[in-house]
Amino acid sequence: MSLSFSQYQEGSPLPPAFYEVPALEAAPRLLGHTLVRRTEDGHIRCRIVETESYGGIEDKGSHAYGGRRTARTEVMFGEGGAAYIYLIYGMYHCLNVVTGAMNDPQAVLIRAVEPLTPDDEALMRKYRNAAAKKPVDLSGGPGKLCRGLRIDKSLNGQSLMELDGPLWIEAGRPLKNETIMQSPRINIAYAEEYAAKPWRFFLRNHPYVPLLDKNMTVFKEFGE
DNA sequence: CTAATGATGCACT
DNA sequence: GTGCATCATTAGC
Repeated sequence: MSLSFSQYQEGSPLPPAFYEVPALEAAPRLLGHTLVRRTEDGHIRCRIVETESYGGIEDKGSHAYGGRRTARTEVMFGEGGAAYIYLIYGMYHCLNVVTGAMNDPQAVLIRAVEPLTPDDEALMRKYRNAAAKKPVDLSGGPGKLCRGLRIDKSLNGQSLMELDGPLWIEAGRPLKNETIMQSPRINIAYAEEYAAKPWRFFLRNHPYVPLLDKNMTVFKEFGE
């Protein structure tokens, strides 16, 4: 692997080089990094703990399958490092990280995050008008985390590499004594032979990750 | 289990 | 342009 999981200085925005790879490489590497949202009430920082790869025009699970280039999918065809945000089921938003080169539509869906501090959690609870009892109810799910971070389509196309922009990703603490698992992606039965590809990645036994899958396998283990 | 809720993409005129 | 099935989900029975 050309890029290690820990070569970035904690707290600095992930640079363009991080995003210049296929989604399948970026998806597991995003785990442990920090998603930061600037709001009028202050910054919210949270750790990325679950992702899914949607890569290339051959992936039948991807919005860009077959090269579908429309108003919605346009940002997927741009350079890596931007946010691709769309509305799903008429009421929820999903946040994706665009990766890869220009004209190669690759994206990583952010499926679950964990607030870093009680203050971060408090702001997320404020934006979710829902009484989340368990951690997974707060931000374990793509729609939930977007609501908690006040992310909607107005941020579509925004760069994720600008420190103190509305939304960015900075390097987190390197993974230690944790294991990355992989399993098939969620709710893409329509993707035929691509539905079973193990392109979902998440931290093992993490309280903010829902939907354990019996088909999950170990992707990578991190020691001391 | 299923309703909610609206943008999207595609077939067809 | 119009019609309409579909959906990378969630909350509440």
